[in-house]
Amino acid sequence: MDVRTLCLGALMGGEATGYEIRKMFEDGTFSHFQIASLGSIYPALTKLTQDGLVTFVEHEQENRPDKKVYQLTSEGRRTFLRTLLQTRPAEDRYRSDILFMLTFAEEMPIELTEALIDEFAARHELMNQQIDPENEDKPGVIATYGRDDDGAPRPGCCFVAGLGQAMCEATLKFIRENKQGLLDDLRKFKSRKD
Amino acid sequence: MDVRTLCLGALMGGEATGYEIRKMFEDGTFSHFQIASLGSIYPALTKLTQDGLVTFVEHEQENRPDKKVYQLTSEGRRTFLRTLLQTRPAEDRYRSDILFMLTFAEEMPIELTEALIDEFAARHELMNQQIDPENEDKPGVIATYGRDDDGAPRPGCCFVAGLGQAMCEATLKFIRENKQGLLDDLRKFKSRKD
DNA sequence: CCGACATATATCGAACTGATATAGCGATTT
DNA sequence: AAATCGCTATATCAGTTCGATATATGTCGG
Repeated sequence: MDVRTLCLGALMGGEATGYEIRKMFEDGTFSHFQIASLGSIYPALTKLTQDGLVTFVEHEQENRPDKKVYQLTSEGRRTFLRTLLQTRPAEDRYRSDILFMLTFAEEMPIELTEALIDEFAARHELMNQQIDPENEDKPGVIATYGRDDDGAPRPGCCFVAGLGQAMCEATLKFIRENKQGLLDDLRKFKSRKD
Repeated sequence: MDVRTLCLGALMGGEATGYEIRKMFEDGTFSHFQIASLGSIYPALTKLTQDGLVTFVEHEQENRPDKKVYQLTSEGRRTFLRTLLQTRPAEDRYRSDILFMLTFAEEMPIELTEALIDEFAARHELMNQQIDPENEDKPGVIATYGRDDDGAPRPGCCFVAGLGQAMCEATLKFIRENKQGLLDDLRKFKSRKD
């Protein structure tokens, strides 16, 4: 699924600027299962405009760079829905430097191992809070999508958010239950080697 | 963490060909939390050879292309361990087309939603089996790393594998408990719109 | 007997990331 | 009071990586 399609999806929730779209992937609705950087979003929006799938209105702002507020055209909407029906989803891919590094726990000082695990836990704690669709401390605009006209979150988004939280909680639970055991094993492992 | 570093890590478990390294990321030890394709592995090995961090021996094979069996040099080993100590691990990133698509469940036929969820579950079921370090139906060479000389899996690998399994199981559990509810909600949602 | 799949290396275009540039405002730090 | 940092906002670009393709051949199932 390329960035162009991701942008169309982001705009399904209403109009947005390139900057706001990035926030949906950085902090917002899609943050825990898709990524897109500004360096790919802006060219994608330009291309989509050329292809007539989105349009934009330029809002001049005082003492600020102009805002380009993008919106789906009806053809853009149709194209996205067609893509949804026709695309075979690619494999999921999870990339974690921390887990890769922890694979080599035997080769590093125990303090580092513990720090890495704590960092991993902290990140998941944060993510768990960010996912929560009820958590409204984030500015309204960001979480626009996923909500109905009456403000109720939509079933699909709830399901995906719930799944994300279940994964976070399972991770945190596993760490609570196994961190100490790993550190003990590592100490044993190291003393055995001497 | 670039592919060069990943290759050094893969070779920490002993000698391997480029093809075997890819399998570690495709099917093997690292498959559920790191990815690297052949198109990046081969150039990385070439570069590492130039830099003196790995060496290779060419094994001629009858009726097969030559095998280049790579091995860490002592400097390669030192470099990798230094990287381990000095690197601030990058953010974890999880990328899932299926979850992205499910976000738009309201916009597609219920059968597709169900098919996507089932596909998601099936992939996690498979992954759960692949992770298991005790699962020995896969050829021995692949799972070389993560095992001690006496064949016992090492604590770091066990921890990471256990974490992966916990995540898989949480995912499967969530789907078991919430799939039907989502499909019901979607039906309600759709009938309300008429 | 043919197609599919596995072993094995190599290359290359297309896509994407991450950093940087520009520019002004507000908040916090020194 | 000055300096630094982070936020909004767009844009570009070098370097990295992916995914597809090429090459060559053996094995296995239908």
